[in-house]
Amino acid sequence: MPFESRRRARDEKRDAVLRTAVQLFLEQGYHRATLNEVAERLNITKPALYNYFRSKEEILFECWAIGQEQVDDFIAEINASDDNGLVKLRRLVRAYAENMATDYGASLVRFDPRDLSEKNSRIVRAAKRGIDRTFRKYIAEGMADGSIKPCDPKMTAFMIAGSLNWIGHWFQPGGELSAEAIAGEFALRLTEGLAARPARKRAAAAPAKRRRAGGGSR
Amino acid sequence: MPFESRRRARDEKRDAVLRTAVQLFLEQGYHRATLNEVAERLNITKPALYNYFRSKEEILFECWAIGQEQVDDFIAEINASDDNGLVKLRRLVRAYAENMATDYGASLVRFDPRDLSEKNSRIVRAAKRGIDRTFRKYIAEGMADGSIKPCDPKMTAFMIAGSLNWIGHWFQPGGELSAEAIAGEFALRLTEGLAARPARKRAAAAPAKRRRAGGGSR
Amino acid sequence: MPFESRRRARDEKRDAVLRTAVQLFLEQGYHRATLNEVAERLNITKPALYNYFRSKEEILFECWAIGQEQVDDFIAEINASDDNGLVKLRRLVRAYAENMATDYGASLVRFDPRDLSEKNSRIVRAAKRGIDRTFRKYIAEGMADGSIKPCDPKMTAFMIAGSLNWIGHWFQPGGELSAEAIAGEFALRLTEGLAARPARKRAAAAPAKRRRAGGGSR
Amino acid sequence: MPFESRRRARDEKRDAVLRTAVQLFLEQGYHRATLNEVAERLNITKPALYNYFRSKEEILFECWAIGQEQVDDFIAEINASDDNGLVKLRRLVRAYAENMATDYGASLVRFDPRDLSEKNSRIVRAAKRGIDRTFRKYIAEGMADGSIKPCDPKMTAFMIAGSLNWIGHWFQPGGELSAEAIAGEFALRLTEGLAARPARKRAAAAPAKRRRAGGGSR
DNA sequence: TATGAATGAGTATTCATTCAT
DNA sequence: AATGAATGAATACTCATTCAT
Repeated sequence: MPFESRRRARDEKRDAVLRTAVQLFLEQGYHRATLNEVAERLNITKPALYNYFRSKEEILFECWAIGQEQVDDFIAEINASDDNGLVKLRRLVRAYAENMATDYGASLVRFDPRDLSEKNSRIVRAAKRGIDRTFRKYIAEGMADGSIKPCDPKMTAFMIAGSLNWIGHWFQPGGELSAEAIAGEFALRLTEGLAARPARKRAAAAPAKRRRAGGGSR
Repeated sequence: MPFESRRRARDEKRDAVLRTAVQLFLEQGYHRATLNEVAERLNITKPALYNYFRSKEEILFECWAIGQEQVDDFIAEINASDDNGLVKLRRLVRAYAENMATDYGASLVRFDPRDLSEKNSRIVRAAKRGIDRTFRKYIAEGMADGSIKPCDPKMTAFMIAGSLNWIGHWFQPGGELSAEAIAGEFALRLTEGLAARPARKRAAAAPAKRRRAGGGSR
Repeated sequence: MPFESRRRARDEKRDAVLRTAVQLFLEQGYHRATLNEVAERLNITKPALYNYFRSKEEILFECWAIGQEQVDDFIAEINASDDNGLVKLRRLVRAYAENMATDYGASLVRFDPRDLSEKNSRIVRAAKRGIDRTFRKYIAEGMADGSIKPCDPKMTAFMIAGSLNWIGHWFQPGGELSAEAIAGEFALRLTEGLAARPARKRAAAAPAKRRRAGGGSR
Repeated sequence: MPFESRRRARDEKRDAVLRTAVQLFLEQGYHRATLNEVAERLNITKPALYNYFRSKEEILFECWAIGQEQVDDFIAEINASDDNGLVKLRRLVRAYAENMATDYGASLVRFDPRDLSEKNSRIVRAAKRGIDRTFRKYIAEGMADGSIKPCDPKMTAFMIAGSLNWIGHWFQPGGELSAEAIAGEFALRLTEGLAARPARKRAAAAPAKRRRAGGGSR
């Protein structure tokens, strides 16, 4: 019992350190942010941080890892569905956009992998490639299943990812645009140009509805 | 004459410093890059750099300024034209994309304004807002002149700018995609969804509109 | 009874700490060795060490003290005998050599008194002087009782002590030379040059003396 | 010209740093000595030291290297001679003893190789083995050429080296014993017990003299 | 008695910047 | 215009020690 609660307390403090650190790193940039200030904001001393992390770099990496885990989660969920390529892409865009509006999500694009150790840097770069591949895969799937019209998957993925990543730079929590609104709008607009034209003159209702679901934004 | 040539030689050296610096800053990041290494690559000594610049920060700012000047130039040129909003936007996208594929262009989005002095930081942020306004202005103009269909200028500008800025992160000079090809493709794809249906044969309203909205721009 | 057993258990643990510490200090050097590692090797935690010792320095001092006690013991024993100076010296060399082959013995010469508090440092230095005095005393006694031939006690003591102390640096428990063998050999060789010519056949004075001085001791 | 003098000034300052450092390291021990104090004694600032050395460890290594170089030098000189084993050994003892009375010489035995980087530590350990081998070699040579009577070269070398190394711990420059006196006495005493007994009853003068030169200490 | 957590003091190192030459 | 040398400010990290539980 004391062990479990100890452990929980410890994990909570660790999380608190990460939350504080990610905010500070985003605010001031990794290099300008000092562990002293992280500690000050937590009302502890600098060496206390070393109870939870081995180095500043490890903190940076953990921040990134949390954001990446969230991405991995929703990608796994989307992969598990049997939606067509266009729908998968749309779901990815929405989820990614929402993630970009969080601290940990933004850290995915605003932290510099070169600040990490070689080992961790490799992990990060591999994960980034993985995300890129997912975008391209959904686009390719969509072209294969007819939900997306022919295009260059690589460059299209870059365009979409660029728009999304940019959110991590301009989004402000208290601003006039909510994360959900942005995510919805991005999901709609970034994919509307890709939707294959519905087969003309389809009288039936249900299929039409489906079309709307798939290409409804136009 | 000797004065002029002196001055020219000086300017050339200054430019050489900037070219070396911008490359190094992009390669390693501003904080990891040392003036020592800049000097080494130029086969001069570190204090020699101070003949041309007052500080490391000034070098950073000058790199940014060169990229910004290029942007200002082509924006001025586009502004001076009497193209409609859509065409202006397309021209902006193309020019901006090409610029992103250069070192100085990439520095616009890969350098962190917080590394600058307060004064210079303000200049940079103002310029960034100016670019954003330009995107929105062209979109608004397009909506006004009928070349662009109704949309939210702010978010649309963010999407386009994000795609473009991202180029500065992934473009590699020797890669399979040339800057021109990328610029062409981006100018096409990033605006096709925005183009208002051409004025011809306006009779068939509703159905046509539907179709066009989906794939009409291409 | 429970009090006594408590106390005994405590002392045993204290000893275990010292045994572990002296090994680690010898292995890695006092400064590189951390109390954390001492604790780890004992499967306890660092603060637990403070139940037995007030500081790292006290541990160091206690290690030294154990080694010194052993030296004091055999010196007392030799002092109590009525051997002549040469024999006393030989016994001292043997005992000292054997002691040098133990962890606590080696700590006498491999630990740096300057790592101790001023108070303890003085104790250590006094003890070292005491050992030195003992060597000189035996030599002087030997010269007085005719068992040792004339020499400079001070420098002779330094030579012998140096050879002996060096054992603490090169001796390895599992090596080809056993502590006993080393001690025996050292006791023999380090004193053979000092032995006065045996009293027999004193007739042939000059030439004999000459010869003996050279190789006479063996 | 300015280049040469610059270089010389630089080397002199480097040497001054080493002289100050070796003294301080000997006085206080490597770990207790701070670069700050080294700098203070030189009336410069700590970072200025980094103009001459890359790290504290490098300073330590350089101190050792100077002492080692002196040893290498006189070993090379002795090796080059055609003296018999006993004479070589005696010359080695004398030179080594004198070296031990210098700061750099003492640093050979009072600095801990474990404070060095793995690379430098290996160099040091190799050099130490080399010295040991030299002692044993001279002893073996002496036994082969008849100047040294049979003994165990390994243990004999340890005894002699121990006496010599100990000088580095107790010698004090201003003390009553001069380095030369010590070296002379050590050369005599540490080898007298090893000299092979001259062939008995040698009438002839010259050979006898020779004997004296070789084994004269007995 | 033992522990997890926290602390404070201390140190090597880096690097932009300046200065005398 | 250029350089070698020097500086000062700043920061991550270590570890013995303490304290509340």
